[in-house]
Amino acid sequence: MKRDDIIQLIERAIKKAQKKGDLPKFDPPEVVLERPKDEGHGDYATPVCLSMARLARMAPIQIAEKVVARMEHADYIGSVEIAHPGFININLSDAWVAQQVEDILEQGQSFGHVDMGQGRRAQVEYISANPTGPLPFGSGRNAVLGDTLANLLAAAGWQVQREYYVNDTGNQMEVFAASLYARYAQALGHDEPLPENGYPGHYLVEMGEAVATQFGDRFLSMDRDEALKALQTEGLKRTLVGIRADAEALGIHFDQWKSEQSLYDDGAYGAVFNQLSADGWLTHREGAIWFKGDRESEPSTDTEDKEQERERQEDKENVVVRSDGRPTYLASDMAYVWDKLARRGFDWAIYVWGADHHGHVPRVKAVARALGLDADRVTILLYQLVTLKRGGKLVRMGKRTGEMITLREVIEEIGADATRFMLLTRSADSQMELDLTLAVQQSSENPVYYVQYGHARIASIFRYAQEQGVSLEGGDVSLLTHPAEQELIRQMLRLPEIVALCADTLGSHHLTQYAQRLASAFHSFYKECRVVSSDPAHAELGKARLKLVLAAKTVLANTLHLIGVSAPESM
RNA sequence: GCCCCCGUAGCUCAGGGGAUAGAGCAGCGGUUUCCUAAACCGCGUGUCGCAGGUUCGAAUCCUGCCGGGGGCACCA
Repeated sequence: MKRDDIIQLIERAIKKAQKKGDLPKFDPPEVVLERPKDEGHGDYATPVCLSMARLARMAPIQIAEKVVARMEHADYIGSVEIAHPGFININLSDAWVAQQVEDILEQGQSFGHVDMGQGRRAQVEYISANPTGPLPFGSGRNAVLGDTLANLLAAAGWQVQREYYVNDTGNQMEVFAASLYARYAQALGHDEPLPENGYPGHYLVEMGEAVATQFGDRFLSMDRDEALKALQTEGLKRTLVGIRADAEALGIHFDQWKSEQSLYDDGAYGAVFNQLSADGWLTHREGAIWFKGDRESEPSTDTEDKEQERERQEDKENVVVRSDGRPTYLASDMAYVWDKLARRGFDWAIYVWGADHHGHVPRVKAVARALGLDADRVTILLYQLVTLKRGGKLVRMGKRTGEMITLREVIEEIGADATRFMLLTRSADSQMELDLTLAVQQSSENPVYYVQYGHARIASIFRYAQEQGVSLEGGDVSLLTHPAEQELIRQMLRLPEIVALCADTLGSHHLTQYAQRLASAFHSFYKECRVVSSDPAHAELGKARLKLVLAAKTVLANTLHLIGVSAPESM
């Protein structure tokens, strides 16, 4: 990325100016290089001279003059300007920019990739909704954030594993089995009531019927506990088939479906329990076993930052094993975090959780620390919940209420591409409101189509070019000097920076913002610059422009693929 | 009571401590003798919730308050 080169260029200039005595000696601050909001301020700008003013005891403008005077010449720099009150504004050279078209074409699908991960292994675990029914719409945000983040980290040089954590044990599974039992018995004509707190959803009625059709009254004739166990297994199998299909409807494919129960079966839980017990992190009280997250004997370290300290202090004791001997979800989480970091050795474990689980974040980190693992290797990405409305009226969500909007319903109403894009345009920190009525109405005006349309238009240009017998062979990209051409290339060149920004902040929404800006630059170009023309005088420029739009098509496609939506050849 | 997120244009929301706070939608007006009008071009004074503080510089960081949402189980 040229961005990094420019930062180094400025850093060297500052050091050189100090060495030569233009500037006094002091530890130079970090060079922040930003993309100015105002295009008139260049492609890049740095306020570094402003922050050096006090250290140097000089006016920022004068510092900037000294620094700029010591900057080495580079072919990619067009102009360097000093602006009040002391900014250094840097423009890329038009010739260099034009030349990048060849570079983008050469990089093809890998254009936009950066090497931040350096091959380290990251796991993104997302959705992980309880396997008790179809994915609710609320899981859609989780799905899209997690999947896009996985795409982004892969593009940022991480080796990424995508995982769905299957909560196939615990309370909710028992309720699920009991609910299925009731629906199954009902399907066979028995008067079996749905248990209290049972799942009222219609999908279980259907599942009960399907099970009855396949197995007859087999489960009614066996011992009830045995039947519940068998129905839990059977129901889980069916639910997972549905969830897998729901995820695939959004283009999501997991590398692994990790069973919670397996953590108990394969000894992970036992090992973790023994270690924590031996190290004094567990205590017995009131017949239960508790995890002490705030053990006094653990001194705060100098390296512990405020946030960590607060996390540690706030974390109270939590039950790991109930007085009846059954483990809680925390027991599973302990085994799971160990499984991720220690046993499977991921360098970075990312969990995607709804904000309603934010209280558990300190817990998981505390467990990691108690196990002697670096809690910084755990990142929990929280997203605020989506409020669903229909015609301005609030739609209550949740599996226990009758009215539950499924992710599948929304996808069928507004399409997978629009669903993904829409859920991705807002920052995860922002709670969003979605009116289904409005979303259906507006789906045809969804910005995703604006971006896809750009891709389709380019495909169309190539179809026409072929018809006219025009090719890009021998095109000379140095002819690309028109402002609209330059602007388009400059936008294309930003993709690696956007990927880096997203990977750095885990904020995938920058990607959709960028996609729209990129498409906008293309559409403007398209309006102003003819690509394929019958005018013979236009032939050379036409070849160059064909190269340009092919590069633009590549960048649009790469961006769309990161977002996880299709890049259509026609619309 | 404690904890987390949000409060920016009519609506939905961007805004990585910097220069005149932006986009989409909605609204008004204009653009098509050859590559898709799902497009392009033009039109925007908003107490950046309020009050302090830090800083050369705050929508952005800190503190308090107000408002909205969520969480504080031997549920997950």
